[in-house]
Amino acid sequence: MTKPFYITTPIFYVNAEPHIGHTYTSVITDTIARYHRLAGEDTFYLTGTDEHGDKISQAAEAKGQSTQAFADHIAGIFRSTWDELDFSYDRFIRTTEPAHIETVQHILQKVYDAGDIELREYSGQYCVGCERFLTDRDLDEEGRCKDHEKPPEERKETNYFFLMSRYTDWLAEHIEKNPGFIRPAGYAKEVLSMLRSDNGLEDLCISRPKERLQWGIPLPFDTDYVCYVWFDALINYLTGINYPDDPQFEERWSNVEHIIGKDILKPHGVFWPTILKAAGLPIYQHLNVHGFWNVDNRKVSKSLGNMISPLVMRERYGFECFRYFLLREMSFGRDASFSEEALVTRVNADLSKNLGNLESRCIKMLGRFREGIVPEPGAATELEKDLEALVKRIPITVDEQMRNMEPHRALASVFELVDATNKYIDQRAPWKLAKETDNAESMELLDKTLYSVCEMLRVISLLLAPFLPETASRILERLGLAGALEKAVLPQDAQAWGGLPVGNPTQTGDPLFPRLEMPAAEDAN
RNA sequence: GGGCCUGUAGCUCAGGGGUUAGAGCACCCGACUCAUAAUCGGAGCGUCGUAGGUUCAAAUCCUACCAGGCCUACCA
Repeated sequence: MTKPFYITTPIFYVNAEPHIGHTYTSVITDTIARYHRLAGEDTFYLTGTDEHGDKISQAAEAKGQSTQAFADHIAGIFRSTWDELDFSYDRFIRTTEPAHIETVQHILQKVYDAGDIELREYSGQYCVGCERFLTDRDLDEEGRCKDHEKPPEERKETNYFFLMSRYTDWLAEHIEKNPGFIRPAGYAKEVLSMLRSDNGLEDLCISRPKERLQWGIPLPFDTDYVCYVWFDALINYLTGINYPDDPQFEERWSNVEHIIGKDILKPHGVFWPTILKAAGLPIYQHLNVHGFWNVDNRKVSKSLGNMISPLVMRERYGFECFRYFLLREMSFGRDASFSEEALVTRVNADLSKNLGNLESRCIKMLGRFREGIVPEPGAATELEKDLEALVKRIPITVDEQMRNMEPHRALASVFELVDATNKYIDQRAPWKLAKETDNAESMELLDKTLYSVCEMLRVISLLLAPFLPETASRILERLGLAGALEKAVLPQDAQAWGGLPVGNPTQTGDPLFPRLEMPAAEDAN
């Protein structure tokens, strides 16, 4: 029985179409999932859409559609986009699914029975136009609603509250005792400061009266209310692996990794563990938090119109190029800048000039000098031993980096192999050896060299597969190793020097990464 | 107000108590010509935000300050 591995993206809110942020989250998750599959783990990758809440019903109304039709439409766009991009998710969950509604109600009932949910009356400043209670920040100097310029009315309402504050100390202690529980570490500190802020942790309002909101899941213990936001959204991670009935649920759940953007740190870092605790379930392994992409030095936002569509990027540059840029350019956890110029520069340098050209020169030389047949390597000399040592070491490093959620560093490690191979070729100068056809020693050295570079390509392809799956299989195919990825196990198969069979027929092909053109400078408007 | 993060080469950023501070891009010189005018070698480039402190030793730890960003407030 192989080790289970469960990884999730957040469910994406269906108020916008997929942009660079959603895409980055999914690219990271897909890459990590692919790595664990290649490591022989029983991997399950969950993604989906969050479809409840008044924003959705309002957006639907604005478009003159039924809420369900609107949600179906946007959810469909997400799903088809992810399919187009070949993300390897195992389930696409929607919060409007009956199975999910059932799970949410099950958990709500459980927490309610445990005494951690209670009905409270509170009063506040309610704006009829907004259909919600306002905070001080929503008010202007004269105490009026900023949007409607009308004074709010004092209104009382009863709602259900999750008694989250009970778990403050428990959670703080857990975070302190488990370094890496929330990572990178800066975000764990951030959560600790939320727990210890002056106000402390407040209880969480989890309902809305039905007269104010209908588009939601009814509370099982009081059908005059629907569940509001976080219980609904977070519990998808349980529904996704068929809580509670699936026989594999427990094992999967004990190996879950959540990937999120830093904007939803609080719900995932605070609400979610406390909900799980209250429901009597174990909490997640790791919360992995990534930063934001700044586009043209600005935050991505709908109003600026600077959202980057993954499908447009794919059409313009090829999706693996875009994907590579996202993975390589952002240090996981930190913010990064996106521009098409930077993408073109990075892709040309790393993928065209280094990797692509390496593949091209290796396979073409083999074709030219040895009719494309992988030759006998013979005994290793110092240079080959250096390569072998690198091949022993790098896959382990990559493995550690992937498990520490540092894909950008793992990718840099893989490229150490590419650089070493380019350098090795220059040291050996096989094109010179090839001319010395009557020198047996040179011929032997040429064989050794050609074997070694192709073997390096094999290793590089295996390690690259989670990042650039299509490129990896293309290279392997050209090495006469089609289908190798289905059998490969990382890191050991990448470490095993000599995995490329002697006598294997190879074939040349078009450049993997033709040089990209710089985008035409756009007008400043 | 409270909290967090960032400030390192012209640009984008790694690194994070210990030999002369790193990479890529850009620029310069050289080598090579198998390859996508790719590759390899070499050179230059920095008071590691500022001022103090701890230490045998600080870009790295501590304090204060300056600058930018973020969270605190449901955009990945």
